Amino acid sequence: MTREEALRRVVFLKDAPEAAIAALLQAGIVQTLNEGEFLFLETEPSCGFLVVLEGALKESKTDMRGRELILAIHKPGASVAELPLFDGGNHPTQAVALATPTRVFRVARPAFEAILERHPALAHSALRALAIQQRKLLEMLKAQALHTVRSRLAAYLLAQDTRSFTLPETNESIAAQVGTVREVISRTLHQLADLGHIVLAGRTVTVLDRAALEKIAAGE
Amino acid sequence: MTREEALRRVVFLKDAPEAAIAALLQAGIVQTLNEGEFLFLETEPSCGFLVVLEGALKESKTDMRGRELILAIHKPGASVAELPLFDGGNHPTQAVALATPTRVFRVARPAFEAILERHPALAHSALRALAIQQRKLLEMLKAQALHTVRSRLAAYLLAQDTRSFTLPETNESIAAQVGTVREVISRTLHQLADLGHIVLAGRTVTVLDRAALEKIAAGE
DNA sequence: CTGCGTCCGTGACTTTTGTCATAAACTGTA
DNA sequence: TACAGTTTATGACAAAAGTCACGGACGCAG
Repeated sequence: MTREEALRRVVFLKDAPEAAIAALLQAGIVQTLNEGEFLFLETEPSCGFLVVLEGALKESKTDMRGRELILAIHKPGASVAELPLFDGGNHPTQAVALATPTRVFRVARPAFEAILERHPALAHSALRALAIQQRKLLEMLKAQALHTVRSRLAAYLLAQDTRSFTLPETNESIAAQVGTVREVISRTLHQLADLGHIVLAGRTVTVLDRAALEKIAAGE
Repeated sequence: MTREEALRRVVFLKDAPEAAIAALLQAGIVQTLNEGEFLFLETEPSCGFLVVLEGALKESKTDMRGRELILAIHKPGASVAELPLFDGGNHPTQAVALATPTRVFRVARPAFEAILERHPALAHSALRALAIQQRKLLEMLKAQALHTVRSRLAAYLLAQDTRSFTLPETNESIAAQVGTVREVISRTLHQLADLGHIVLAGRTVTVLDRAALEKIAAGE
């Protein structure tokens, strides 16, 4: 994906003026990471405006005892870590490359601020983008606080929105997104199969009873 | 609290131009609620820019089985429900008055949008405010996913930040903020007392070992 | 003082999650 | 094909959280 294509896909640049996009393209550089390399760590200061061009970035928070909570997996065309960019604070999460190579476009914060200043429309769409992102967080929070693992896993499966698919990640990674541990994912998956809602063939899942899954995902 | 005082306290109006504040004051009305009355419900469309003037508002999400998750309790000077205001979507939460009377200042969304348009600096500080709010959500999410009830309750106690205080809410309400149920709050409170970290005398809590609580709050 | 509604504390369970240990399956590569 | 490294599956537990039921404390209006 070229830098320009990627920028045009970013949510809050959708209806941005040409001049703003051009300015960003001007002001940024491309950085390449290998799988396992960190783009930034928690508590570091903002490393600017970031857009994934190729590969993938895992954004997560880690517990003292080593358990991880994955907040998002960013694919090409996604912008990452807007928070420290906008409020000037430190990174609340860490980000690591999931593929080799992972290429990222970056505009240093001062330069980004200047461009934001010059194009008020940008702030407007950034607001909308942040708000949308915050809705996702609210949903995750509700699910964590009020729903069971089974419910959250059902939601995860539904999010793949094909009737039949191969699990795209390891149980370990699914667990970190759903907020539990490896073993529980394994068991809950088999449990859903026993209930007759899905068929499990190796790593292939076929949804038999979408309605039932939806009911479970909504809180049983 | 007068309307003007309240507006000046709102986070993202801190360094707003006089003209913008004046325009908002012009455009808004005051609404009065009694305890238990809803200001808005989940899935309703935005009811505009809202600032609490007097009393308090509880913002929460509710589960199908009736369990509640309290996201915030807004006191005078707080603005409420910025999300639907900025992205045009529906309310992701519901809000109910906790006191009689609860007075709220409100500017309808179209009028607010127009003012936002005319004062680009507003969008800028709104961005900062949203970002800060999002950090809180991230912390809550991490605590829900990775910490125990004991840990979250410890954090709740520490947030009162006096050594000795009377629990300001019922166990029911604390439970809804911490993400559990009444009984567990009662037990965990007594458990913390048994461990010698706090003293419980009726509804009065005295923190004996702040360091220990902090360790627990950080994830044991 | 009495009665009523709300809240708190607790015992006795049940269910859900998490932990540990071990075995089997799978993958890429020499 | 054989091997090392990952990833799954699962039994056996342990711990954490949630449910139910009931008694009692507290505050307040009559």
